Amino acid sequence: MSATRSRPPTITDIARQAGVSTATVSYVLNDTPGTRIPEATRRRVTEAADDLGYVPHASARSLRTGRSDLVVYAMPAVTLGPFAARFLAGLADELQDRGFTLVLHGDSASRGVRAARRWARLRPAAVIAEGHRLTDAARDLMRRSGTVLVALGGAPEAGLPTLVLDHRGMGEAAGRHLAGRGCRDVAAVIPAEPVLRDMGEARAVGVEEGLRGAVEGDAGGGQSRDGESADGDAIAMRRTPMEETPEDAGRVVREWIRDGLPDGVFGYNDEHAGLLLSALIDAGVEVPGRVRLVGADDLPLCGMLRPRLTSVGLRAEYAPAEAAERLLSLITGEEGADRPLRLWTPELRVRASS
Amino acid sequence: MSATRSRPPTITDIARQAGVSTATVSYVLNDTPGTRIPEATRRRVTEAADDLGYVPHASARSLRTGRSDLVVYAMPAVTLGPFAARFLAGLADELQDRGFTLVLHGDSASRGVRAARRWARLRPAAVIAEGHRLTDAARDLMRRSGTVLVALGGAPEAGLPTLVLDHRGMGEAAGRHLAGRGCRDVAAVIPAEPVLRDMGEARAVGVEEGLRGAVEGDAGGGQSRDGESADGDAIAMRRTPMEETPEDAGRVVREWIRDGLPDGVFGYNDEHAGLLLSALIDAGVEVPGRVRLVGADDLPLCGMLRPRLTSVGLRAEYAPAEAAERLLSLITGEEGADRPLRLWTPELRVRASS
DNA sequence: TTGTATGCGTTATCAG
DNA sequence: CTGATAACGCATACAA
Repeated sequence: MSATRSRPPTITDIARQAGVSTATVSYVLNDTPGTRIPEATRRRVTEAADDLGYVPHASARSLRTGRSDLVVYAMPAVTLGPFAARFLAGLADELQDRGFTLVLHGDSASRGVRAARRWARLRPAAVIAEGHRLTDAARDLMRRSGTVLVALGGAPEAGLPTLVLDHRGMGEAAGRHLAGRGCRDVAAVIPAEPVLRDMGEARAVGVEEGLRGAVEGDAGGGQSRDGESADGDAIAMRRTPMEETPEDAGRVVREWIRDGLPDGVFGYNDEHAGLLLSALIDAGVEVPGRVRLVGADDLPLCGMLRPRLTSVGLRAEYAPAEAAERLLSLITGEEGADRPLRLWTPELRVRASS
Repeated sequence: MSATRSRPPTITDIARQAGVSTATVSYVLNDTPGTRIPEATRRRVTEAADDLGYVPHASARSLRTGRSDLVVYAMPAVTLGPFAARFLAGLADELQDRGFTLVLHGDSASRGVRAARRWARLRPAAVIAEGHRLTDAARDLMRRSGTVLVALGGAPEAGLPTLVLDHRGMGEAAGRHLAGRGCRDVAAVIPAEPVLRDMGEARAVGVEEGLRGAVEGDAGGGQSRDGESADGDAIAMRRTPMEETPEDAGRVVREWIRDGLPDGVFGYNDEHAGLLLSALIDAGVEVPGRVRLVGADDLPLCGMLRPRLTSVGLRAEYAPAEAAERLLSLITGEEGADRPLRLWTPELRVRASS
């Protein structure tokens, strides 16, 4: 190793040491197609690079090429749950393998051009952001800087490839299940936290459709609780707002008891459902005897609770690799931008609570 | 808004449109100290910039200044848990507020110079990485490129500011608690997964010290179970490897029953502890009557289990802001690199399981 | 107060 | 096949 330098070595330093020009160095180091460099020269260059401890300067490269290898993930305002965390970690890994670097952009409050300007400074190869933050002006801005835009949301965004988290489908699976078990009076919990409301509503709508679909598909012949027959009437569903705290779960259960207990509950996610389960048990309500309960996300937590929690999850194991692959084909322009990217398919895991 | 251009506008475009030089544009846009630009000129420039939809080019700037506004977080190989996820999301936000951008670097397998070269390409302002990945050569490389290095680990890394996650301290709090409740035969669970082993061992060592410390501090007078007196002997502690699956939790419990049940268990974290609790209940073992159980991380899950799970957590609420602040003072050179950054203090939350 | 000129590290376009 | 050399967009020392 040569003497410690005050500044990192550049290809100019390598060129000098190897006795060639900077162009040759660039060719060798990048394996530039359409150039045939003799093995001898090639070795001299790589050895000089190793010797000097050369590290390419990403900014210089992207200034020249006009594009960086950065992929911006604009973090949603939602608290990063276990599901999203796993996806993100996986995505970072997969992108790295493909020569890209994931950037976590944190100003979840801003949207539109204001947000887009922040992203555009990096001249990233792609930006992944919630659909509702991508106003027309924002899309224009990103398009002008040549950045691939990917929307994030519960449903495909018109004109953009979308990472679809199928909230409606999750609710539907849960609703169908509850109806199939004979539930006639279902409560869908919706988080009180504003940033989660939309997701909660999407899941609730799904539950409604699942309930209706199950009744229609049944044609009056499904199994039912207490010997009542499913008569084809639409099943009642109420929406119940709830904060993610033990205290509020207690309040919800007390009000249910006062106003009439539902016979089926969709808990929005496993944490809400777990808190409800806790409160129901404390109140002496039998689960699933009196109230059937279904959560969502299928966290490990479900297997630890007593009774175990039935949950509808989205299998995230392979999602990051798929997402990275699709992102790349979008970046390299091999693929149109229209097709939505439905990464996850809802999958019900039935356990003891329902 | 002017016509759509094929390439994003530059300060040269602004200068032309405003009828000034690029230097003036730069002065105005950056509020460069030591320059007095009349309000009239200033307005012409900002208006032109707005009109053209100007977005500064981060790479060009960092090439010129030699420094980028990127902070690299080299992701540990460990699965991103809820705790780390919250910290990361918070850090991204805080850094953004201060003009920096968080980069999630995903090649958790590589270390040493190999990893350092990947980081160095971005010429980041700072790199946060696990201490064991920072070999001397790697540190040298980063230092030469003028990057602030911050270690991540269970204990302060010599010569580097360290984000300390006090695993030993967590174990100690748990051990002290168990000893105080009269436990004499404690099992510390250590995750079987290789990347978690070190953390598990650190927490186990802490448990050992906690047990010993409690006995010594007690001087034979502490409360104890079944009327036995704490006689000052060191309390026995065994290490129990376990995978994070219901099946393996079952195996562990069966072996405990066969070889003699411990009277106290530290479950490594809440998920391991929850699985163990589940298995213990299934096996008909009374908790905490026969076995006292303590988890770690203090997840919401703890309040949902029955019995509720005692847990030792690290309060992470304010950590991101503190970390960002310290990082900044390190970057700007206002502060020496020696002082460790102990962000989290272990804190026991006693619930019904122990 | 403002303009001119230069260089940051790379890649790409040309000649040779 | 390889070597000069001109951009890329920006910041700044220096000149006017």
